[in-house]
Amino acid sequence: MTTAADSTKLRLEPFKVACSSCNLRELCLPVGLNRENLERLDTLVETRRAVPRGEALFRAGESFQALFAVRTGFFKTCVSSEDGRDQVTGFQMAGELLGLDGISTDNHTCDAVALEDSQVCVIPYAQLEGLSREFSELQHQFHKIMSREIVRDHGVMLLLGSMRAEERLAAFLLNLTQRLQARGFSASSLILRMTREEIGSYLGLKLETVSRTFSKFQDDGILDVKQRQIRILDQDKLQGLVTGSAC
Amino acid sequence: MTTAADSTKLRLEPFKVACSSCNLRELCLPVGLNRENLERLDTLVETRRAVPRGEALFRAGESFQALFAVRTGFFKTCVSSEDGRDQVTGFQMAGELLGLDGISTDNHTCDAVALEDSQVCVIPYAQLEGLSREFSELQHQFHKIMSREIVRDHGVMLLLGSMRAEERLAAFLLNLTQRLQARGFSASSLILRMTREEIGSYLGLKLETVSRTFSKFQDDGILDVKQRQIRILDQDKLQGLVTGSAC
DNA sequence: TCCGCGCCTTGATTTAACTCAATTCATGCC
DNA sequence: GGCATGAATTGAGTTAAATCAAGGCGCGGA
Repeated sequence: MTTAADSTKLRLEPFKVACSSCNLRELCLPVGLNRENLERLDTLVETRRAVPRGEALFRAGESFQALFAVRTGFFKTCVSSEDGRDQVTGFQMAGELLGLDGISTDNHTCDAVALEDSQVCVIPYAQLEGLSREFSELQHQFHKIMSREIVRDHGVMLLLGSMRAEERLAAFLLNLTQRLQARGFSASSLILRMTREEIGSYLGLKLETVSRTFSKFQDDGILDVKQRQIRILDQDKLQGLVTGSAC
Repeated sequence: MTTAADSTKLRLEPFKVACSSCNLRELCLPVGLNRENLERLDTLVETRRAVPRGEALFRAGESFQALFAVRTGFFKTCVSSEDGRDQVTGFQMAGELLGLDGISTDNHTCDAVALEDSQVCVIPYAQLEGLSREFSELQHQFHKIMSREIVRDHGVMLLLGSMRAEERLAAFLLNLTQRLQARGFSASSLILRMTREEIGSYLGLKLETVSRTFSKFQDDGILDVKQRQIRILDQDKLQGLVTGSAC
């Protein structure tokens, strides 16, 4: 159990942070920047923050000061309604940005919780706006990232609004493996960082339905499921479930 | 029936367009700009385009060149999956921006279709980026608009992922009336611009369910429903359905 | 005025997912 | 090593919404 003070305190790392030497620069904010501009970005991103598993990077209602880029680890974001309903709105892995929702009102509107011990780079937002007025490549990349988030959200709406349980889980797994593959991991084997309940919340399903659907995929020879360790045995069938070609 | 050529052709209006004298400037991109900056924005937004009811302002796959601000009328945006499933992702009214999804890949990723005869202001995107490097108020306002779209999308995910049919329709109606009220319309009386099927697509329900839920609200004395003419008789009960206080 | 066509409503029935409940499994801690 | 504890699985029964089907309403055009 950790205290609230723990979770809000900045944890500064002693070593120098540098986008220019970061192996995530092709996936993260620096995409498209040349060497000179990369070094200017280095002046912006000065600190890292460690977030232990289970703790919040930020919570809805807190004042928005900075964006965060996932350096290592894994996060979920979730919104809550007035009456306490919870909805996981996304899972974020290395190179992905957290906190974009906070720009609209200068307050965070969702919680970002680490699902494993994680590190994030802190991107002070006011400075990011300043620097992106100075060079258009950074400005453009930042706009692309925001727009991509909007497109991603529309995809989730499509999933929640019109897909059945099997299709939702298949789409979820394919999306995860694609993103993991872009980061150099296997396309067919993964370890889930989240519980069945968190998957269910994201997909608009109950945890039992998620579990049953995993079992069904196993029976059908599509997956090998051992708790959170997943191996994809039949990528085509999984893809077929999403695109509807396997009716 | 209109041809594809009709729907892609730009319709330029002869009269001068000016944000600085637009009565929507407190709801639209110009929020927060002083007179001088407003006039600089006028140089950007030079043309309007008329979109007749039923026609598309843009379609998924078309190249992205400009954002559009709804001047008059009403739009829906919808995404489609590979296998032809359709999902309405939003409804846009005066002062709201269309096309933000196009920034991510330089191609539109959804269709924007007018639900009544409409007019939009054309905001060439490259020029918007240029101008927002020149003054931070415009930059900041634009970022806020994108962020607000992300927050809105998260709200829709919550709705689709965890609410029941009655709650969804109640939330939808309250959202619509709030936005109409901000534009000077009645908070309790509205005319729906979309079909039951489009509402259903947006809310993740079938049109029959939408219709039945309208009828139930009528029976419960919450609404007066005459086809697309809706009168809200009991705002509190409607609100209670969303916040869960009326279980 | 009447007809035709979308759009909407309503009823009967089915079903996918939820709920409730009972085990089982994995993990970390005494 | 054994025993809590949280997570996951599985089964049985229920239900909200989908599906299938039949009419009704309202508006525009002949």
